[in-house]
Amino acid sequence: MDAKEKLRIFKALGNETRLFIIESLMAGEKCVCEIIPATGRKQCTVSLQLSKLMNLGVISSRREGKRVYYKISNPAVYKILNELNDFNPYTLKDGD
Amino acid sequence: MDAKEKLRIFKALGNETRLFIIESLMAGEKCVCEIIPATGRKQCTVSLQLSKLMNLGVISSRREGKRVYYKISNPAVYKILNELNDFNPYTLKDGD
DNA sequence: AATATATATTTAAGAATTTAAATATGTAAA
DNA sequence: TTTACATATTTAAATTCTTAAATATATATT
Repeated sequence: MDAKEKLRIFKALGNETRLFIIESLMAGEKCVCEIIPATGRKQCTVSLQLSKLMNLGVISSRREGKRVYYKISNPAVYKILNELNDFNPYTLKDGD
Repeated sequence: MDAKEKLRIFKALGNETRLFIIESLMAGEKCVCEIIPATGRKQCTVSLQLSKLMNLGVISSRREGKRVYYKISNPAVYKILNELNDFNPYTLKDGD
């Protein structure tokens, strides 16, 4: 992966609202109405950050009636967060 | 790892100058005079971003005479970049 | 068609960040 | 102890980012 793409990922995750959004999507696809309370931000704020995450290429969306569902579309993002979630520097496997 | 610490790591890596610095340190400890050309930025800019990376807890330093050497001190940072460097969504091992 | 609900967009104000110039500090060598 | 070299700090200007209010759009229901 080249530096440009890495930078895009780190910028996507380097804001509290966006990180909350992504963390909430780690459990799977969610509609905006579920994402909002996970962030503690206003609807317009969440919507704007969702559009930034779309532009950064880390999530995708699908409409179902009135609801819009988002999910993580970038496997690298998913992998990074999964690893940090159970990261413990004292229990690393060989090679890690 | 908690959200605060993740955010610190992503903020550290979410700037082009800082990402260039960290990438150059992936090969091992380097003095400032070696880091500067790897970034394409002025000395004062690199020095300021190095101090930010110190404050964010992802690098450490040691002086040797006139030179100051920096290295990555955060194993999670090291791990993330290592994985992204050889990340290919089509050749993932089982479980990834 | 009118209304309600869910989400998106525009906008404005404030906050935070980035860069580089100027300058300061620490170390070694002459 | 003066000078040169390596790095750090302060400062200022410009840019970027973030939030939320106001408003708009899309869909479903009545």
